Amino acid sequence: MKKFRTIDRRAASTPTIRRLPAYLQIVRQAELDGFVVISGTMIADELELEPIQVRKDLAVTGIIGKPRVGYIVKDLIAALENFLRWDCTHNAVLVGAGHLGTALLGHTEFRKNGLNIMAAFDTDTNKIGNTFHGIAVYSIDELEAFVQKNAVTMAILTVPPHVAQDICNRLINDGVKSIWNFTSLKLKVPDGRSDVLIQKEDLSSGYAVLSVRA
Amino acid sequence: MKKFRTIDRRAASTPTIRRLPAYLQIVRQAELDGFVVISGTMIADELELEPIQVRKDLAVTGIIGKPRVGYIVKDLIAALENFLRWDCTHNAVLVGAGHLGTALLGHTEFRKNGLNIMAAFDTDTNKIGNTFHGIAVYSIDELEAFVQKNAVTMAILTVPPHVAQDICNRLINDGVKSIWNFTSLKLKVPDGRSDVLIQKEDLSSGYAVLSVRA
DNA sequence: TAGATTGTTAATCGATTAACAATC
DNA sequence: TAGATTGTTAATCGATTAACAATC
Repeated sequence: MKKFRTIDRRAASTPTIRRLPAYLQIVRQAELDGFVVISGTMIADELELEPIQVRKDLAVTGIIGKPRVGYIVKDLIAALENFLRWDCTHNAVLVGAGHLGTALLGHTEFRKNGLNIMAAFDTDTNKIGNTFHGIAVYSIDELEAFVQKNAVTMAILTVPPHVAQDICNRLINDGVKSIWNFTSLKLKVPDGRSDVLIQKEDLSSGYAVLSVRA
Repeated sequence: MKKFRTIDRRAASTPTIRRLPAYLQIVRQAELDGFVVISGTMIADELELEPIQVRKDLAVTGIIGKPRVGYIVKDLIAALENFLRWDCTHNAVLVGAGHLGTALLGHTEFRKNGLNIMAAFDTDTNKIGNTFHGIAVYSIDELEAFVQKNAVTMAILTVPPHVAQDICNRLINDGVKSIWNFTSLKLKVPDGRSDVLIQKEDLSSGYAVLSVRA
């Protein structure tokens, strides 16, 4: 009996990808609660989505459900984690140990999902040498050497906007392949580097929705 | 000469609303740089968007541009701020002064956009009585009284997920109209309270996109 | 069995993009 | 003037939703 279809990550739309973590969280909780199977309808109820949307989304992970029953919880968790590539370790650095940066260092949930923040970097001598939530802060001068030595593929950027593009370029030069950009600046990828992905995280857009629609 | 059209906030799509803060940021910077006019094409270049998308988006704010020239910077800032309701004060409380909560308290940009975080609330006696970035932390027992007394309309939720729904219900009861939900739990609005808006902010969805597409 | 659920195929909806006249 | 830009109307694209047969 087949449990999984082959998956094609490029076939998944961005809205679908963005919903998957919420599904995973619910299914993990269901496992803790002792559920062996879970239906798309249940997940949809929990998230106030349409069941058909949940089924369509889950299909991209390659999971095969059982009509009348739903999905086997263990298999669904595995399918989601595998699709998201959250079942392997992503070596990352965080640059900019300010308010937001240190908050992210303390966000233990990321680690459960394969995000291994190995070190933080800053220019502030008061911060350098300290550890925040078990993660050491180094001088930004050591960034290049660290990234190259430790096969770092991901970087979290929480620096002031005026230095963001420079840091970004350096990270790309050193081999970083994906950058999670929390600065307010839209970063440009150097020409011809289509192997690099930058994801912008923008808190003010959520506030805008709240403010306009309220 | 007409400068503004009438605006209809319900006519604006959510993707459009989410892009407006980025436009505002660029136009504000243009003002600092001494520009008197700015074209949609310039804004599009900066954000790597299509000019037609920028023009369509800006149209919802009621701004009227000049063919061949662009938009008058001062007017465009006013139109964006007005449309976003960022030109008036939104009295808010923050509940849950943990890592993320205190980082948000330190995010001074929000204040420039009308978000007035008047106080923070927590259960941790080590935090109660302290101030973070000028904002006092009170016992969560004082939440109700504070919200009612100070005409608080907005709440930022950075509490652990297992208490989130309870706090949410209490806030709604006390008159809060919009809730910015940073917890991992999807909050339910009590039946019949369609006057309340909850905006979920989900960091893991950005990480998912980065991880899948990289 | 009856009924709930999956997964596929088709229809709908809405956002983005294109085309182009009007403008300065 | 020539050319860049706006704003409107139409076309396209892609995501969501609906319909329904297959399944247990």
